[in-house]
Amino acid sequence: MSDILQDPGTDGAATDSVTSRIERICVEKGLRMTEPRRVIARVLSSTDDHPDAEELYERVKVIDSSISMATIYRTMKLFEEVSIVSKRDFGDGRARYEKVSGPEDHHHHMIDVESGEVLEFYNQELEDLKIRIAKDLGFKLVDHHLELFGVRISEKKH
Amino acid sequence: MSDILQDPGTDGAATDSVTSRIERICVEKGLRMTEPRRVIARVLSSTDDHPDAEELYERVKVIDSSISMATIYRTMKLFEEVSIVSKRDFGDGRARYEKVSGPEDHHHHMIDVESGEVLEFYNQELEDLKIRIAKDLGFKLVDHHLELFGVRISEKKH
DNA sequence: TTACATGCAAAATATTTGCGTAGGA
DNA sequence: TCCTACGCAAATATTTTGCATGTAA
Repeated sequence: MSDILQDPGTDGAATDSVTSRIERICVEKGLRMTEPRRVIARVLSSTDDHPDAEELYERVKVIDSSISMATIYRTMKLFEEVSIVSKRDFGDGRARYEKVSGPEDHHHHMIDVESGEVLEFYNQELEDLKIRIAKDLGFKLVDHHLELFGVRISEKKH
Repeated sequence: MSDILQDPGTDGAATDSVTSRIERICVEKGLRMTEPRRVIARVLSSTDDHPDAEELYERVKVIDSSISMATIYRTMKLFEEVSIVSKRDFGDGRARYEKVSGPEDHHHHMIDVESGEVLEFYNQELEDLKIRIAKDLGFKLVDHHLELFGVRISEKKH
């Protein structure tokens, strides 16, 4: 159920002295950099999974226990508006947040219904097809959600 | 925001004397047919949109005002388990329910982000592609959610 | 200085559940 | 009759918000 990855190559949010990538994006976007935002930005920077508000709150509290849940929600809303994160729904009752690295990072999710494990995938054919479908219906696509739910094929069928 | 359609040809849930299609399915599946279930089944039968629990509750209350919200939720859960309805998420905070007519009725949603209007579509290429993607990832597809969010292309661009 | 972000706690929403009763098979 | 579904209200779970205070620019 947990799939945290570190990406020390492009980021480095583990150290306090370094400005995290998302912190830099906040500055670029002209957001006021408060201490809670800085901490949340760092937590997101060093994250490659899909935490819900509660999980983010836990991770953030380790660094600064004075940060409140309300700030998590308010910051996620703000970060979503400026495309720093995107909100996801994996069918359980809560929102998940995922950092957006850029258009090149676009992907979808394959969810293992037995273990809850989430795989990410990208498929160019699918991207093209979605744009085409929307266009045929008379729409310009602004967003889309695609989640596949499946069970692992045990081994090769012999 | 409302897109109720009637299908008197295949159903006929408007009259009290007739058993609705979903009522018949309930019986086939061996469900105990209580009065609330009968009413909810009829409401669903005469519906072709995607009501949330509140909307269903309103429609059901018109027929029998003694039916409670708890029963709406309990019945939706039951109906989902036996594939009479499927639960959908259109990005606002609540679940929507949609009757399932059968595999031949499978479709997805194109949501107009400006008006909230929901169009349904089906695309065979997309179906094939999803199965193929899941297979490539080592999964057998058991379910999937696809929602496209877009804005209407005003007129032809000239 | 001053506008805006924060913490706190209460509110709003959506959904679920315990319990005693009613009703279908 | 007997088991299950029901209504009611209270409980949960998630997210939002009003208000007084704190803080970045």
